[in-house]
Amino acid sequence: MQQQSHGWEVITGWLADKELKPFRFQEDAWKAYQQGHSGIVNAPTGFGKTFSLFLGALIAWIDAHPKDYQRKQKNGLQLLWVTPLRALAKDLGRAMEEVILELGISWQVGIRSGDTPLAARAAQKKQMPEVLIITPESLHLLLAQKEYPQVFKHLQAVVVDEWHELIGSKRGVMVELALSRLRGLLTQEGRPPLKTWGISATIGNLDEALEVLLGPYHSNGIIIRTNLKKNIQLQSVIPHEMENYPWAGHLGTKMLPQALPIIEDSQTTLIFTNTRSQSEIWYQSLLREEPMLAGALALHHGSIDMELRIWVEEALHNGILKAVVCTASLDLGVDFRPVNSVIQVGSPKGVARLLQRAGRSGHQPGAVSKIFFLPTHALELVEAAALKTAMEEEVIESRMPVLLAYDVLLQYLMTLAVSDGFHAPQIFEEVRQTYCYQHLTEEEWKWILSFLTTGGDALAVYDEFKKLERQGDYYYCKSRMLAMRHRLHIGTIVSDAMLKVKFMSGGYIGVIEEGFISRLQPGDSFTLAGRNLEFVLIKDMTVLVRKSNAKRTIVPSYQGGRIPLSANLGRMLRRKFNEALSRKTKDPELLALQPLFRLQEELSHIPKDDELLIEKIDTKDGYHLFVYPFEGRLVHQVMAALLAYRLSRIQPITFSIAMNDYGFELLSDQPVPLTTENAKTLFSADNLLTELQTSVNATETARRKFRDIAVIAGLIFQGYPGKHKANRHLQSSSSLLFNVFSDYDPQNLLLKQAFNEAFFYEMEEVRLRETLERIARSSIVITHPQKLTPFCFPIKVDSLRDTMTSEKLEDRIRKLIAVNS
DNA sequence: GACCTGCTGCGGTGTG
Repeated sequence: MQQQSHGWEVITGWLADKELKPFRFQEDAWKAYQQGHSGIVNAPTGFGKTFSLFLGALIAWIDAHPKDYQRKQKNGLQLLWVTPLRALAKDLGRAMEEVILELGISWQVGIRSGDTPLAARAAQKKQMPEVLIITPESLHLLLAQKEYPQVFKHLQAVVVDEWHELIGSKRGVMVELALSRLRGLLTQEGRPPLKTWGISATIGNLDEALEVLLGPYHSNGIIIRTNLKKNIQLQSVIPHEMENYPWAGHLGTKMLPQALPIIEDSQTTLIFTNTRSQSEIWYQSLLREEPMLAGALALHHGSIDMELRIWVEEALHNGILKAVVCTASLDLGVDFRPVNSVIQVGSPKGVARLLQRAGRSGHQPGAVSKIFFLPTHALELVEAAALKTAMEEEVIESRMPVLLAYDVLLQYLMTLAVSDGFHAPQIFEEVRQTYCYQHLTEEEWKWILSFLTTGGDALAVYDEFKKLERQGDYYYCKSRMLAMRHRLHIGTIVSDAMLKVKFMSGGYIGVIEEGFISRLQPGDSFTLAGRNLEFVLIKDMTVLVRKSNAKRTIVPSYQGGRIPLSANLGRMLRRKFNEALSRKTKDPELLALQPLFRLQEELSHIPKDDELLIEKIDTKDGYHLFVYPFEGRLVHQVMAALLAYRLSRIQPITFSIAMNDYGFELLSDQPVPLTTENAKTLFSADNLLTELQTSVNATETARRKFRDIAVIAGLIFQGYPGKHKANRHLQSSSSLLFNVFSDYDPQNLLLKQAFNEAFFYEMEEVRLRETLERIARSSIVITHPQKLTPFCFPIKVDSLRDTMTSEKLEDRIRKLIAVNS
């Protein structure tokens, strides 16, 4: 047995006094920290991952200062605690302060983020606390300060909280870059290596998450997991009248009466919905159905004013609310102890998201997390059965790290340039130590430096794009105006322009999209934050409203992201259909769906997981072709376009396209030339990339992606805070840049990135290829139902339509030939 | 005949 250290004794003694018995994995984490390792701690929520690492830091501190660890003195910044949410910082800070106070350790905790008061930030400038809780953005703001290395002179460790949340995004890249600089600083100054720890929920690629955190060349990284399992129960709420349950739809308000008993039986319930408008509708409908809930029911989503949201969070904490209807805005965060049940309305689209939400209830070790699943249409019950099995088998999604994000790199270099300037060879080395930029070539690096100094081939004539000056290997930003503008723009979250909504009498309610309000006339009523509001006028980019007594109001919809069904869930879903008609199935969801399955089998077929079902149906609308890969709407959208293109090469034919997460439809006014003989060829993965480029309008998708890239890279100034430029301006200037680069600087890396992102994120190219390969191994079943089937109905209902005509295609092909010859 | 779509997250005009 290894001799325990002094710090170890102090901490275990303190815990024993409080009658707290640490988990084995917590002790493992302390030990690993103390021994100078870096790594990731992985355990279910509510098991004290955070606590264990913080205690590890304290043990290390006591060990280093055994005699005077309690002496009041200023020690400088020792520990950086990175969190993705400002809201987490406050709670965490409070908890840490408590421990420090009780142990009498000479440490102070500070918070650094946009919502810390100016005075606190000014004080930090003079004297940093020993522990600083910070967001990735604020960390980069620290790097943008003059003489920033001073700040980190005593830094020993960085802990990244909720690393699974950051890893798949450009915010994660910001963390990678900041870590590379901090490691570089410590090495330059000959100090012991930086300890880096991540705290993560379970994801499919935890090993990769470790590599991203520590860089691909790390050697001392370890993953500390617990074998303790969280007990999670998923219970589907089966519609009382299955026969009348809709085949399509997404709101699920039909199930509302069956949600009420759950709410009544629990102390506090969180009701998760998929969209903001859906949460508004549920809130209103619940109050209508059960007026007794007035005052005990609240609403929480991303477009509701921060102050109102904070009020709801506090009220939840204090246990005065019976239920809260919310979106993903309450996925993470504050430890809502009083929550004892969770209702998920509609598909969560992925296993990880379901686990995350279930974990909001029973948030202590040993407690059971219970989540009720409320289907919004019949087939969603199959998803519920699939989710249950996926949870049992722990099939959890991976979060793919972002690679070669040139925009974030440009921003980072500008950050370093406006502080002390940077030594290019040194920074190049550091940057290449990160996972994101490990394959950055010297050529690309040169392009990036020259882009920052000259504006590149296309923008060389405009002075405002000559941002940096070069002296030997050093690069600086001398312009104070550019430096100030840059500090205002640090970060990778690019939001759409939203208008604030405010009562005439004062008081903010939330935000709303420009496009929505432009369709309203003064006097019209709409709903926001659960209130009925009458639109009065727009003044200074603010929508002024008064209370409305109107019976009918419009619920605004927002142009949000569209999360596709995850690959894991899709796979599980296909598997579930194997059991659909089997007498052996025990899943209550599948049993309830028997009548629907029988109808589907009678009219058409239920595909097994090694089959691809295609339905050909003729109606007065035309000739329909329905295909069911169950791979999420993004893959379906591209597959539909690809198939339409390939069919149109057999004979000129025009299609309209519709899709959902289960499948897609091609509709034409002439018979579709797809047969048992040519089906496999039509779904082949051969020539995928070339045919994708002709069938899908990749340029348009890339153009949309380019907008965010241009903002992050600092090419578009979004205006000063408070005086937001209208979205139109943003859109047009980014579109202009896109054109200019396409015409005069086709080698532009940002342009290349836009296309990469379009293929990777908007078309899920990798998943598409895998799907086509799977289809090649499957048998294709073509049926000819006499009328619409339960499977195709939801797609038919989907209003989103793309049209593509072979005429247009011919034009494109002609152009292509002209360019080539 | 069956249908009201589309999440979250951060930063903040300044050094004598």
